[in-house]
Amino acid sequence: MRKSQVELQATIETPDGTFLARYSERGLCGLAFPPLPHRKTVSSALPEPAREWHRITSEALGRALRGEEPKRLPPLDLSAGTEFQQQVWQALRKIRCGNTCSYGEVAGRIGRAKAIRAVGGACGANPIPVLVPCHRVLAANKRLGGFSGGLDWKRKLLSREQSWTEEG
DNA sequence: TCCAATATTATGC
DNA sequence: GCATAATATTGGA
Repeated sequence: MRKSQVELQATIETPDGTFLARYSERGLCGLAFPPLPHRKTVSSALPEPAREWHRITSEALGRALRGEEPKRLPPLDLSAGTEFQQQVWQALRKIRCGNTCSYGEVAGRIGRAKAIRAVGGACGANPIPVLVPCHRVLAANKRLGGFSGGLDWKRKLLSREQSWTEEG
């Protein structure tokens, strides 16, 4: 697996806190949940291509946090992951808003029906949560599995999409 | 190359 | 519910 080199980073302010987006030459390559480190980069300091991506990312993130499908997405640079992981992430992007998927189903979609455990690992390695809807992946009995940025986020996001309730 | 870890799942108690 | 075995993939020694 190749090492991803981060070119730029900029913050995105949302009602839920300030996110940190990272951009490579190809596009958005990372997204971090709040809380953030003290230092932050201003979006106006970005070069032209990244600045455009950042604008799109901000809007897309804002919509995603509201439980709506982003109207437009910036180019995503997923080259940081292995081929298997990229397949998983592509499968995740196909999950519509308001829908959920089990780890086993995601595994089946990419032709690795038995790679359930590995799918979980790939989701955990997802560098762009929310925009790549890793939070819409649940365990077999529709229970919450885990989440990189904290299980609380997964619960909150699904709740806003009305895809999941505590009751089940 | 081998070993341990994992955001799972199925089974048995 | 909880413990255990089986499974695929990854990363480090």
